[in-house]
Amino acid sequence: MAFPDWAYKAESSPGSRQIQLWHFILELLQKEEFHHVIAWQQGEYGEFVIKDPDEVARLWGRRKCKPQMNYDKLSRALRYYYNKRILHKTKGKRFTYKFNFSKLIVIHHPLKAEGPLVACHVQRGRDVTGMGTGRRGGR
DNA sequence: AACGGAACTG
DNA sequence: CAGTTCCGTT
Repeated sequence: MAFPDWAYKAESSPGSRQIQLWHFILELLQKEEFHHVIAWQQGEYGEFVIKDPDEVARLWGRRKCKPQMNYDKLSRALRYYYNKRILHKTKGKRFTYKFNFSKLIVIHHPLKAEGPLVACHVQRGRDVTGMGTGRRGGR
């Protein structure tokens, strides 16, 4: 599955902010060595399956120095993404979620979308990724 | 398993 | 602000 490069840039900025869960997920998805743990679902674009929930949680807990992490907690964090419109659940399919790429791409290319005024869509108070527009209010 | 409120953390 | 922890409910 081909994926926009910006999506994998989590670690490429060393002294930057803390790793975001959706970013971490993308990171695992990108690497072959984790394909038995989490992988893209063939067919639906952006849909992925967590084949080993405990392992994904363990890895996430490791990254965040949160040894008590488990799938129950991790999935709660994923559920918060529903409202932020980063992810949604694929109902019926176990451990299966789907990314909202259209949304993510709009946030990363606010002006490329259509015209000069479209940027307002992103800036109306809710930056779903926290990386798109960065600091506001400075002026 | 999946959901979502609520309190809490850095 | 982006989760983490806990937990009652479906």
